[in-house]
Amino acid sequence: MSTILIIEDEPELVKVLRSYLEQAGFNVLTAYRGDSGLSTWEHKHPDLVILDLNLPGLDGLDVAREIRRKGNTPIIMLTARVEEMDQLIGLELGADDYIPKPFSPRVVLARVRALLRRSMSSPVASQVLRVANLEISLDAHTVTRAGELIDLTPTEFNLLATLAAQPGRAFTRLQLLEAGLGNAYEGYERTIDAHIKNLRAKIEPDPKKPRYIETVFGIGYRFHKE
Amino acid sequence: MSTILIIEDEPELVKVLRSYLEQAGFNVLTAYRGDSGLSTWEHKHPDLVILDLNLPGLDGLDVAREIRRKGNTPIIMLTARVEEMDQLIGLELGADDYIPKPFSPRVVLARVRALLRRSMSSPVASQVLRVANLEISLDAHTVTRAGELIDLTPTEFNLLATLAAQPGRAFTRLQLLEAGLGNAYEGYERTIDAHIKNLRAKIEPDPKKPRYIETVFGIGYRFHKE
DNA sequence: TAGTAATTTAAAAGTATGGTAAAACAACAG
DNA sequence: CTGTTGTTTTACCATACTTTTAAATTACTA
Repeated sequence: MSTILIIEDEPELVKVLRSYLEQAGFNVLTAYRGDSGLSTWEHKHPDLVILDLNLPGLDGLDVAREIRRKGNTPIIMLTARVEEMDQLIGLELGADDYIPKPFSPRVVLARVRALLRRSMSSPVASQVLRVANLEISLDAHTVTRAGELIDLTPTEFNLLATLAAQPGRAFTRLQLLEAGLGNAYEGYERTIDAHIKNLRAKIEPDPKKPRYIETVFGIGYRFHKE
Repeated sequence: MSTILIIEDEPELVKVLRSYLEQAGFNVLTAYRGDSGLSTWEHKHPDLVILDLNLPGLDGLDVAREIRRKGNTPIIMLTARVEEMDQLIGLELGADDYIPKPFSPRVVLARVRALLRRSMSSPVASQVLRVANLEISLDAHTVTRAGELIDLTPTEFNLLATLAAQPGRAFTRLQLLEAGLGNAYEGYERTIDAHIKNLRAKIEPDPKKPRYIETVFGIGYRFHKE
């Protein structure tokens, strides 16, 4: 059962959300301050975070940034008004979804489910990722470049799907181990390097000068954005 | 005559819809819970599903997702209010049409007709699958290649029908066990391999180099697309 | 330039698939 | 009810393919 962390300072709102989510079978954690929320997040590893923008202690933006820096827990951001939401989206701070107040708890529930579905079931819910001139079909488990089918091993496919699902975002080797191989925290981090090399050999026009899969020195790898 | 499955927990609503649809000459099935609705769908193969969002047993969203995962029956989603509908459309969960409550049964009837018209004319909903030079008749339980009748066992037929219904999509062995044999999560996954081998022997021109049923290493099998 | 970090290589270890064949099971006719 | 027939499941092995590892090389950063 999935655990959801609500970071929100209006007790009334928390109460309603908690009730809806628990009724839907979720395990709910709450925090009323940004800093305590962050600390809860670090200790409990929830599957999803519902985060208010305005918070005492530590601003919601900072909380989101921190969570993004240290992990990739899906974040739903609650914002005061629609206009504010538009601004935030422009900031690309990494929340996965935005819901403007006022909202119905059912909408929140629907978004929570959608988001969990996306992040739970392998890389992404969408059927086909189109990045650069690559077409990655998650259903068919195929990758084509300019109509040409590229043959990938399962691990290569998972890695590519993970990276390409969020172009521009840098993944650590540990994250990639977990996403691509399932077995995080065991095994040799440098294994990823070998897979990346093989992947590059297959998808890069010039593997010596990678255009799609970029190296982030000291961190890991990133799929080229745009 | 088309069969329509209504999954809705308000008996009053079901009664009205049923009466309208039957008067219009449709064959109507009903379920009052999400889980039982899904099971009915699996066993009766209706031509269209009218699905309420809020359901006991299994949420409408989950039902829709399951139906989408296993097939492509057209879905009309009933939602509580217009705003909720807008939110749902954003989620791209795969319903084909949305109708906000309250609605008049006549509107529903009109949408049902429109949707059926659309999906009937599309080749997927047809009772006969034509892929490659194979003709798979779901009604007759027969397969012919270039006019030649091919004799398949029930399991082989189910497997082929499942794979061929969605060419290009990769199925795991577990999915095939469930789809083809009905009994998922019990029995030996490699059983599928044996059936696939037998199937290939019957339908492939050169079973050593399968053209129709492709192996997806590490995943399962896929029917060749195009 | 020294010290890390990343890439490459190649070989070893590990897994998945395909084919064969036999056992278990189910349906059916006598 | 029993034997026959055909189907489904399982087991095993050989082969093919994938992943991991370690070591040598190259590249990057301060």
